[in-house]
Amino acid sequence: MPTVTGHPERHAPTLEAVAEAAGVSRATVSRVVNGSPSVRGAVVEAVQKAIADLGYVPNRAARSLASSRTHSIALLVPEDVSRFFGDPYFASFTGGLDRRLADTEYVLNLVVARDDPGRKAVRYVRGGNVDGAIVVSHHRGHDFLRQLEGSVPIVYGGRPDVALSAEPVFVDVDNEAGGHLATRHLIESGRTRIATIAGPEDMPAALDRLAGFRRALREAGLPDDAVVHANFTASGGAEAMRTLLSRHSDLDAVFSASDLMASGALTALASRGVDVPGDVAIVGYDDSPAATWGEIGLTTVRQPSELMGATAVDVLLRLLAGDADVPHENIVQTELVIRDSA
Amino acid sequence: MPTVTGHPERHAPTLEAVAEAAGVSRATVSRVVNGSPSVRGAVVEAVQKAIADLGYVPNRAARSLASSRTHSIALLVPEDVSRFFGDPYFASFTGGLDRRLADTEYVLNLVVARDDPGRKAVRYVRGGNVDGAIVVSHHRGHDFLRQLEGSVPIVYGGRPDVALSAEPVFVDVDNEAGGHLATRHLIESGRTRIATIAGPEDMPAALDRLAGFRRALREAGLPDDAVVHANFTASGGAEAMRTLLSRHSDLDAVFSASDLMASGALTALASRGVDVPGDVAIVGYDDSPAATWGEIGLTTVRQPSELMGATAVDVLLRLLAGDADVPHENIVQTELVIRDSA
DNA sequence: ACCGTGGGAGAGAGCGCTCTCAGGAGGCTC
DNA sequence: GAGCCTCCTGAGAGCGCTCTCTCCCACGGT
Repeated sequence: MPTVTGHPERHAPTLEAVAEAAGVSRATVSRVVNGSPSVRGAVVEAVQKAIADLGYVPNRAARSLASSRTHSIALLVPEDVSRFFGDPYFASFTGGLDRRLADTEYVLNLVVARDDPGRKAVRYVRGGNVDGAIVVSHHRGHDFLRQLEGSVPIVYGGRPDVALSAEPVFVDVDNEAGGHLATRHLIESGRTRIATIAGPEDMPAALDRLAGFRRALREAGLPDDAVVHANFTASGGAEAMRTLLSRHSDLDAVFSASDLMASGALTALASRGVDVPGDVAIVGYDDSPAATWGEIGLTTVRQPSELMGATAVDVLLRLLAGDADVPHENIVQTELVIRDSA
Repeated sequence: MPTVTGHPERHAPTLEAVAEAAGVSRATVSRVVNGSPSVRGAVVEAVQKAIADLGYVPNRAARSLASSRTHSIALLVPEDVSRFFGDPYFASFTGGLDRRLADTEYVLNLVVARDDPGRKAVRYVRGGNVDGAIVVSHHRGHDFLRQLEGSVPIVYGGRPDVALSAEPVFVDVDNEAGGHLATRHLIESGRTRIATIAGPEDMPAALDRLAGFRRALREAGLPDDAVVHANFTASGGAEAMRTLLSRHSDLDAVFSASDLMASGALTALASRGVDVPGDVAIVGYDDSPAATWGEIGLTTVRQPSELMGATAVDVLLRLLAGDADVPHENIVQTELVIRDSA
């Protein structure tokens, strides 16, 4: 069997080499590489030609050692990776994040803080290994996040429900409004006994959607007591649906706080022979791929999750650039996508 | 609004500082940090105490500049991020990968090569920014992967179907055996008109499963012509199922090359009033969460995707350590998980 | 007593870049 | 035409670590 040891680029050209080829000094090449405006056009061209000829690629390590900027940002996931990425919302958030980052020279480091309660991840972030961090899928009680404060700029995906000493910067969707929007739609289509499959009780986003649900019902003078919590999975949604059916035989509509749970609920309803939307109308949340999996298109609240990812990056880049007046709250709005289920 | 500029750790302690505190030289501290055996026990302890007292964390950039090892490895995804992570198989693969990596000092860089045909990603990997790479979700025709050869050690998740000049190292599941296993199960339970919802025609894994399917049918003397390709999504599966139903009214079993597609197929069958497994039996592939979403538990072929991720890391670490006899083919076996659908 | 021998520690030269500072060449002003 | 700017460019000192080379010292053999 042949040996398979790989070797890094042999003798990758350095700044020095480019400088020599272009007949200028190292400093000038550095200026060109970093887009300094104070280099004569002719020189810029000469340097760029040399760079192209030699196939020069800046050495990240050297650069970051000299500048104490790493040009990498952490995607901090305080959760099991497979669960995180298995959620279409986060998958799409990460997609937006990556796409926005692709134009920059920043690189994404996946930092997972699942079983150690943040120690390793915190040390990594605080250890100056990244310029900034985007924290997603944080739950209430993730207090280790406090240890990140004051180290590097941090942007949260979703408002953090952790006692932080400074006002956190976050991007979030207006979950309360989203829950209200969905529920309002059910009310307006004449439903009167409306239940909800809410998300986990330790997640602010879930609670906000629930609050919106309740507000809409209160405003309409309808009862808001049919609530079951589930864990944002399809099987959880199916089970919650069964619970709701057994508890409230009169229910005619359900607002599910995620499409995945709604798809589970649809399955549960189908197997009970309940017609959707005839007997029971259902509105989901996310506009994820799950919304169109079934035969019945799911009416749902679209969260611009990709946009959120991109926004998180934008905000972080502004912080990194030293922009002083970056808004702390970056709220994106939801919209209703009407399909068949309600 | 307060200014939110973050600052990296002020005056993080350096090797120098630790050396001074411990009363030894920089070199000795370096030895201790890197676990060199040639330092006296007493000295090791003194240094470790100093490290703990000062809260010293090695500077990655400096270390990698000096050693030309970056201690980071790339997770190269030549695909849209959201699609990639939306697939439970990959989500779980990444989970295994991360979990295995957590014990090491390596860090994962997410490198996506979606729209640019590999240029930026290739330059990143070749540019000496990572010590090695794990390439996943590659399709046939991703020839830019050839440009990675000879740069750093690479491990593929799934056998690459690209003309490489050297024998690639990969971990893979025995897809042919998996397809055979599933189909065999259907045959043994007395089904005679068995169709398959196959995966994309440009993915080796999908083709191997199809080959296993065909072999099982051939061995049993049954027809193997009921084949529809779909794209590994639930909606694709639903559509494929409808196509199959219209083409082969006599079919009594389906092997779906992924659970996600199978769940779509189940939905399609349910809406047509076809009883599962009474009228049509169905076997999925992956044993992903999707297998237990519905009311009907999906009989499926379990791929140890997490194990595969972990194995990919193991193999890569061995390559990085210069291990000469690393096997090129690392095949893990599938097993049948029997639930309700077949 | 002499010379090896070898383990353990220090010295010091980089790794490839950034960034401050200094200085040269022109172009202005009066 | 002297003096002063302004605009560009070069020189050179690090950034924090690794790693080779050298040195020191204790020990053993003869």
